[in-house]
Amino acid sequence: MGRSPISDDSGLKKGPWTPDEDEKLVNYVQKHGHSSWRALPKLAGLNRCGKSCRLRWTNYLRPDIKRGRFSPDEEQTILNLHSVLGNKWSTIANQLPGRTDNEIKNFWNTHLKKKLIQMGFDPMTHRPRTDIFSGLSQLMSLSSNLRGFVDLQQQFPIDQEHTILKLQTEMAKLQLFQYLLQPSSMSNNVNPNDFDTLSLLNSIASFKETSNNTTSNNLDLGFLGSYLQDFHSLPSLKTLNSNMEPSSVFPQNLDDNHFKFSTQRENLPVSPIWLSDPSSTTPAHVNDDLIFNQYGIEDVNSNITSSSGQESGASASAAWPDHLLDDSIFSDIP
DNA sequence: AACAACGCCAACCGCAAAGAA
DNA sequence: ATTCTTTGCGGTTGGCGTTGT
Repeated sequence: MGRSPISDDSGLKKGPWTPDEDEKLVNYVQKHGHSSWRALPKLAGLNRCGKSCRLRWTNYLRPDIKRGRFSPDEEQTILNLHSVLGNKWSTIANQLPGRTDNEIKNFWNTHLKKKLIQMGFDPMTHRPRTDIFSGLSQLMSLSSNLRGFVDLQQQFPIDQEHTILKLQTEMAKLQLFQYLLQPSSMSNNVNPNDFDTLSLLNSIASFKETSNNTTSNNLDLGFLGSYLQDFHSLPSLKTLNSNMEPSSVFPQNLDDNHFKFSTQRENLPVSPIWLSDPSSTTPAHVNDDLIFNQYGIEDVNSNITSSSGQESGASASAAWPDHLLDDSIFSDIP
């Protein structure tokens, strides 16, 4: 690991440190301290520049360095601080005793950053990535256009309809997931994007109600599974969403293969969103406890019969029109 | 078994800030 | 006030180890 042992123009050694060099440096610093890094190498008998000695000491040889894997708590602290401070590694390191800025920086670049990206978050802003979800208004417009197109095609049904429904469904899935993850969605301030998302979902839900076509546009929940697996390994994300209002999401189990949840913010009622996973080998709702626990809304979850398949959750069921509970809507898109 | 691709992380580089002369 | 030196910081590199083909 590290660099090959080379020397610079001044003849000073560069690259990986040998155990012998480490010993010399440690012995010297323990006896004399490091008042002058520039003078230290010569005094310690090292053919290194002062900067190299300082780096080796602060990042590796210091006795208070904690080595090994980052704990979940440390990971969470890094995420929290990074969301506020950005790449201020030294400041972040000050809050993690025994960890160096270099170590935290490496951990961020090799693990946390990738995880956030994988989750659809911008690693710099800790917000859902705008490159993926940008132009939601345009998507809405597109959706509306597609909807109009579908309405038109209903009179003259063609195969394209399913394609369009699929497209709408995929869009809704992404946006719904974004909505659930979005920290701002847990505050009282309504983010314009929320309206967009909810409107789109409403659009789909109302389409279900008005459409004479028996084809369902249920949302395949299988996609959540992979995200959830990531959540398990990234418990720190809990804090990103810990402010979610318990009343924001109303989940409701229907049977072993389906569950649904609706959303409501203040006085803004939202049509139910249907979620099903009839094709997945793993019933999507198996993880519903985890889903909602991850978002810190255990209060809501406690109202749910998580695996019995029975309906539960009084606050949720009250919002559901009876005609939408018809099992026929759970047929999947061909 | 051999090779390629990828992940990891120690160490380097260059710039900026702080301190000393 | 200016210049020089030292230290701190964040970005990047490159080589080893691991995993995949």
